[in-house]
Amino acid sequence: MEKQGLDCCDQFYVHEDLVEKVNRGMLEEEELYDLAELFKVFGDSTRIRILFVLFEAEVCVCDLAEVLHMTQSAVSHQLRILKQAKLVSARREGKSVFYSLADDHVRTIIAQGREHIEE
Amino acid sequence: MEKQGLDCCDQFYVHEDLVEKVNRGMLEEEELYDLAELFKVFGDSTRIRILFVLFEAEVCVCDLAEVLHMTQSAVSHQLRILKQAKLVSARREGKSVFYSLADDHVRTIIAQGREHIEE
DNA sequence: TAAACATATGAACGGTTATTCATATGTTTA
DNA sequence: TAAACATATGAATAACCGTTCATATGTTTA
Repeated sequence: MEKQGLDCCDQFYVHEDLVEKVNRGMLEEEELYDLAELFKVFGDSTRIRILFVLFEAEVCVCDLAEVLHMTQSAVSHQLRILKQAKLVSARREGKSVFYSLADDHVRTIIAQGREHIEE
Repeated sequence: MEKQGLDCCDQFYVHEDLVEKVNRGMLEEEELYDLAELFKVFGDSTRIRILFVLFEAEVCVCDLAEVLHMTQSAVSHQLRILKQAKLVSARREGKSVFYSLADDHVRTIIAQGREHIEE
């Protein structure tokens, strides 16, 4: 059997099959990047805590700061990141700005994550 | 109406309700940390690309390196992180080590992420 | 309009992380 | 057993990120 495709580790598998399959299934560079960016947002315990508060209610910034024992500035910076990722949305009411979950993917993704680590 | 609970932004909501709800729903510090750690692993496009290859087949390290145009060392470092997070598992066969997806949470989590960004 | 309040933001600092390079470990084969 | 091959790993470097501090923006009220 002639070795084909990849020039490494003397396997007799037809590597070209793999290359083709991978190229077919692989995301575009941009979507790959966006996907990583999205998960980065979940990759910080402060932001996850914020999301857990928003699981319960629509909450204004200063209440978030109080409940989580964080400074208003730190919360605001993190909310900006969550908002850019479209995980939360904001609504102004007078002086306050109320934040809430943007959609249910947040719940699903976090639920799946919990399932994984609780094995 | 007497203001209760949190001492900020003159809302008349009963903040104690929120505090109680949050404390009830909030994860333990350790689980919160583990969850963030898990998502951090997804938060890198190199690791996502590795996972996408493993969606197609069980693959050895040097083939991963070839397919993804990365050095063997870089791939190996990332595989260690994926393995620590129990997202992939390894099987030695002679000189080669073959990696595969550890379970289906990987697929689900990435699928949910894709759904979110494709809105 | 001025003061007070709630939120947003830019800059800076310290800590984290992905890659590279050199090298070590583990396995097969001559 | 020595050489060749496949993989793993420690150290170093550069880039990135979360918090803090100071301050700006936006809104209400006196």
